[in-house]
Amino acid sequence: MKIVYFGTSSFAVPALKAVSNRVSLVVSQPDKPSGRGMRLTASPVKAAAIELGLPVVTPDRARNAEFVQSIRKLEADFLLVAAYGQILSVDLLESSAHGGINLHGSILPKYRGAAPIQRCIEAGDTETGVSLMQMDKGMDTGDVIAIERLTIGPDETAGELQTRLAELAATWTCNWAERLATGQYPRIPQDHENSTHAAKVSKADAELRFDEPIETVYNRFRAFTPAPGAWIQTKFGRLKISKARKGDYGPGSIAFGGGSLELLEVQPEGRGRMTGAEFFRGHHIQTGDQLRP
RNA sequence: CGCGGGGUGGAGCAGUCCGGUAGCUCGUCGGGCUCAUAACCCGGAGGUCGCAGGUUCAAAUCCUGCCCCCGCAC
Repeated sequence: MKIVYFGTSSFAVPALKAVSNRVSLVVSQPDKPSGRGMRLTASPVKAAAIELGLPVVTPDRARNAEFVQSIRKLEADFLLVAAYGQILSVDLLESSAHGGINLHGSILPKYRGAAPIQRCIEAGDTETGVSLMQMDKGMDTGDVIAIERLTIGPDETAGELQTRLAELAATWTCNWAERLATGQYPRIPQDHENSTHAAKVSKADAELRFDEPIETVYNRFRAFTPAPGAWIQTKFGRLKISKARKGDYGPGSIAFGGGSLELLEVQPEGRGRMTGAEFFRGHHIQTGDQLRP
């Protein structure tokens, strides 16, 4: 069996490892400048592929005719796609025997698009899953092959959920691989009427605001932890909140509408991580003090 | 060479611009008070002020180089 694996973010790493012995080529996004100093950094999938000793290519545009031709020549059984980050053209999808099979981190047709895991937590959902889908020209609109469900914990963060979903996707894909290669599998059209879209996450989405209800704040905190990281604008500057829980009003907590968030680990601008208690102590903050600018 | 902040007793911070005996809150140790306490009172220990040079009578503070940490942006 020959698989061409398309993936970029860490969500796609476990599945790649699970089927690596059947992968003949890994396709990922080009290295991009990132981090302090803007150094070129390989994507998690590219890094994993190198570690596994698999060949990797990182085309700027996967729809490029030459690139599509090079994939066609591999005569793969199917393209396995997970969090790749580029739309695959129809030409490209048709370059293998059974087209593109996508692993998507939601129960389709809900949360199509870039950030399904974060958006479902932000919305306060209690259930999510992984969809295995036959790709078509639209964005996550293809026929569904199968869906595996998962319950979201009340205190689970996006990072924790992504890890569980990625592992679920990995073992499950491994089980499906043989069948996918035969082309004999279910194709259930999505209920397009009831689809929703999970927009890309921006830093601004992760800002917690003092006047919002605690439920909203807590969902948002969970949705954007650890990346890009929930934060709140205080009179001491931005305060990144890396660990927190819903708590009573009291020492070490910030009050929101109808409840409060107990700060367990924070990071002020230009400082290292510290406990909420340390932050309060260092700034001589006492119960009842205002943190808003 | 993307922009910027920071490294001061165990923790978090002030002091640095305008050099001159190292300060605050907490913790810790000893003692006191109390039925009792993460309470209160008294007292103590603990710091080569990131590293290396330089300027100076004198450097946490000014100058130069280096190391480490972090925020933004991407």
